Amino acid sequence: MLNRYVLGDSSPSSCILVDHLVDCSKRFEFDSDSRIFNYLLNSYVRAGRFNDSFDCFDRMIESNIEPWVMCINVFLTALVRKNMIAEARGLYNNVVSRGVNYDCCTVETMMRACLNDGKADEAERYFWEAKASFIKLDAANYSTAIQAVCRKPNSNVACELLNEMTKMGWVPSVGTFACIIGACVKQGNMVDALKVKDEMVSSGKPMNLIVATSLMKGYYMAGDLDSALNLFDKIVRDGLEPNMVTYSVLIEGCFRGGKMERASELCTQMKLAGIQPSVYIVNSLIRGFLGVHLWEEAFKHFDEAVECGIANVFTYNNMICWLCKEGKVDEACSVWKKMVNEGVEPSVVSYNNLILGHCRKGNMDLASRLFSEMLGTGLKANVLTYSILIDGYFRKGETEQALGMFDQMVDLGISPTDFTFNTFINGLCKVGRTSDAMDMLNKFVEKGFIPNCMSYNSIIDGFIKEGDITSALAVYREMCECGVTPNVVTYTSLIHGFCKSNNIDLALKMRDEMTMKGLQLDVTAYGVLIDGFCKRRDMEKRM
DNA sequence: TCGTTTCTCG
Repeated sequence: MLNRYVLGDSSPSSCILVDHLVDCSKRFEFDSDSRIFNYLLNSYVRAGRFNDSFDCFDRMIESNIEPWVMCINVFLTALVRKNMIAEARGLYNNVVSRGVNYDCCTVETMMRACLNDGKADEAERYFWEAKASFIKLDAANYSTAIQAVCRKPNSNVACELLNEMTKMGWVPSVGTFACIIGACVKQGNMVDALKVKDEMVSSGKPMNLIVATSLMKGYYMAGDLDSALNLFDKIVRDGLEPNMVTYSVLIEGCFRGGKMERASELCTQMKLAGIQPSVYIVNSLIRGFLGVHLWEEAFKHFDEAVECGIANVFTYNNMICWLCKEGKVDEACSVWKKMVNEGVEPSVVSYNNLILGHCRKGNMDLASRLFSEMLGTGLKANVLTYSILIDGYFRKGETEQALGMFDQMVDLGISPTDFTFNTFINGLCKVGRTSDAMDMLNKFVEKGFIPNCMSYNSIIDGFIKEGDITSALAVYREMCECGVTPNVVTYTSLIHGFCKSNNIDLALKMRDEMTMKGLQLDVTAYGVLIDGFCKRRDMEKRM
């Protein structure tokens, strides 16, 4: 009767109805039965009259009528189903803070809603709060909490929760195991990933494709491509069919490990299995082939990708980047044109790459024109754009332009990175303004910025070029005091400086200091020393 | 279940 009544158009608001019911019970001196109010609440929820449901709930609390756990759960579930997450959160917090009875299902509904809403932190918080309360949690709560912490990802907490589950005799689902293994892999924690996999297998769940794919990724990220490939062979032998993701992971691993033949084989194998390569796979192949100088292969895949229409901005950027680095700026421009023709919009990275290409050719006019064009399209220059231009202007000897670029960048609120800073300091040194560079560095140090060893190296080298070995040494001492660790380049510069000023003994002393710190001489360091001995006609030592 | 690309010092 209540259901029919509530569904009808003419029924009054729940506030009025509940108040009337409460009044009646008082007036006629019978105990109000909580059933009637819970049924009423349930009816409002079923009718989708959520405002009335909330009013009814509030009035019940005010009148000391306890809502049933089941009714609250139905209410909460209905809100979540209607995607009214904010309202669901309101109800839940209300229930918890007013001390209304609820149970593990209430917690579960709320946690799931948060996860679907992308709020893993909140889901996790509800779990810990419930765990610290009187609520008796169940296996589903633990699984959901594990999913939430794996999103962070925090594999340590996930493993702890898994342990608690097993201690209570609960066996997690395959999905939960896979989730934890994925989190371990993301954090580079192969030891735990394998431990959890063993636990899964010993609890009677066979290895599946998702877990295997995650583990393959973990292996190659840990630098163990062979284990990834072995696992691949094993699961194929065991009858699992690799899918697109499996192939993507493995091809990416092969490319990063420099095994391009194997990457090609896998691609062929994949096509034979009826799976078309995705753009990610093609991009991996292109980068891989470019990396090992098989540029014909790279171009073949690039042209194919363009023809199939799967080439995206990453595909084009890979090509443009490589061509610019090789000094083939004209060809890079024609790839650019092709990209625009195909309707793919250049990104900041595309612009940065081509700007770099022009800079390296000393074509600052073209570089700056491209820079303006980029700003004109509404793209925002990033810190690297500025760094590249600063570097370009310095190399060209256009110091004022370089300084202007730096100021412009700071004015726009873009904070320089280590790289920008190094470029800037190096540029100043290159144009013979080493003291200015040193002042600039000190100014930054005062501001709390810690320069890295490259900046110091540039300054040391600058002083040496000016024939001021004393200042160079002072900078070296200063960097050591600041806690910046010198590297091979630092020592090589100093050795070069001493050799230049005909002080081969000090050069050798520097060499000793370097080896004492555990640094190995590289080919350049040897070259500098040999050159020093040559100048002294010390043929014996030179040999 | 994966999710890419750009940069420096001797």
